Amino acid sequence: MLQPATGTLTKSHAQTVWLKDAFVPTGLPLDVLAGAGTRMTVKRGQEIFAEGGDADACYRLAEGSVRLVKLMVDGRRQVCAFPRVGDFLGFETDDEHYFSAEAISDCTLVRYPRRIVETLLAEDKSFARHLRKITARGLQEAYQRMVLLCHKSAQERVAWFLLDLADRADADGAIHLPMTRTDIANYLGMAIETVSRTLGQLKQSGAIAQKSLSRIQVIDRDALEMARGEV
Amino acid sequence: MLQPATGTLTKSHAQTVWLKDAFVPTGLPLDVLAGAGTRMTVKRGQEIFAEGGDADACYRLAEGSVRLVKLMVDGRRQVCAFPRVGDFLGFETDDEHYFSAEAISDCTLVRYPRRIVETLLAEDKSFARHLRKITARGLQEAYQRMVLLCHKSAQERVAWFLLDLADRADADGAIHLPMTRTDIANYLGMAIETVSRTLGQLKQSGAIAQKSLSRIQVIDRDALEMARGEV
DNA sequence: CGCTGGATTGAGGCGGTTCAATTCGCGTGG
DNA sequence: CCACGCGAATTGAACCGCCTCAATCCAGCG
Repeated sequence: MLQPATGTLTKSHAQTVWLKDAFVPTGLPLDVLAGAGTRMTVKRGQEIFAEGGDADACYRLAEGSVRLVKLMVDGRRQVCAFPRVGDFLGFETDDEHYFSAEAISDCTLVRYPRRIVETLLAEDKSFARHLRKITARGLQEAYQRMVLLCHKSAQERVAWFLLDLADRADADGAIHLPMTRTDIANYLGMAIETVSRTLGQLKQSGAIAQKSLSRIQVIDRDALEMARGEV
Repeated sequence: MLQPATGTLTKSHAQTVWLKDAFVPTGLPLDVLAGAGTRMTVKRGQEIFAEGGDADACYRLAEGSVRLVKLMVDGRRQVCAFPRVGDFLGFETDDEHYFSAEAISDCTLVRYPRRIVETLLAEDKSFARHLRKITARGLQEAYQRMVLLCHKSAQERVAWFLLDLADRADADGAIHLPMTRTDIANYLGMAIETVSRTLGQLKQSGAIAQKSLSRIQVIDRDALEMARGEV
């Protein structure tokens, strides 16, 4: 039943079934998507879709890590989100994407043509409602992040970031940070040096330990939640 | 049929026609809403709906000013948006509102029971698409504001705020600020004193003039756009 | 006229930025 | 296998913008 092969753009019923089993428990509204998607792989650093580009498809992240980026006219970039495995990308959109998605590690996605999604939206009421919920949640997270960016200190931001990633931790409980410090800094609205210093403080206080540059072990979760402050 | 608790609530065909004439040019998807809404008035300072409350209805702002607020567990508040006349409130939501809406001046709204909107969503494809666009725009604005809160100085924030409100200006071209400085400061993620000082700087530089506490005249729009910096 | 809440103005301190210098991590090639 | 090199991360020091605290001003109103 499981077909986790890595391959270039292929379309097969078996693979969409795999997707269904992996992410879509039978009976959920997303069932209707099974069979509609095309599996694709993207290399680290490559663009999945571009801001301003035609939103002719949306994607589901099956494996790997991605950043959503908004460009500014002066050339600077704003990292808006790090979607997690299972998330939809580029659905909550108008006729064109208003942010771009870039792979920060090799990753696999399932691509759904917009036309098909639109059809399903019209046909399947519960599917439509489910996607509306997803979008609402996106907006909710955005509002939450506004609070963070408006009122939180460096410690609170970094602690919040780590705890947000904690549930993506791998087997031995270590948090994996696939993104660079630059990305983190940009995402949290602070300088890269401050991110580094703050991680150092958390390390020194015994809340976390660093197994490698991109792997962080939570030692004292309570302390980390304390550092995060109230949400 | 429906008799809500707060405010004067009347339902009349004439008024919905007025609504239709005022905001919904014939032929647009929102036409289907005509006749479905109930007109209501809310006094300044009153709550329209509460965060965490049952999202049994959504609203359309017909007249007056409103702020959207998110509460934090430590009691602090985050002003997330100042919707403009014609905007939908509380639609981009799950089963319960994840922010509250408060009137900052006496205002009139049209209330649409969620049940009716859901029905229309299922029946009318173009209406559904229109509401999806509205939601997408909300998310887009939220992302834009993240950029602002992450990378912008006090001057840039205030200038951005004024220019954002400039198209709501009244007849003689003056911008009306119905919200308090405290609200503005909270919304822009800065201290109230800094808002005041920054307005003073813009006034001294000749970009704006103050006709009264809540009325600001744009003198040099180019200078103001310069102060806003790149978006 | 005095009261009250919001807005303004001033002085001082702190957190985070900026700039600069190392150090670290890791792939590459000798 | 180790030396090398480059980009990323860390560390240090000085600076600056915004916040905080406190005093004062102002408008609206009984």
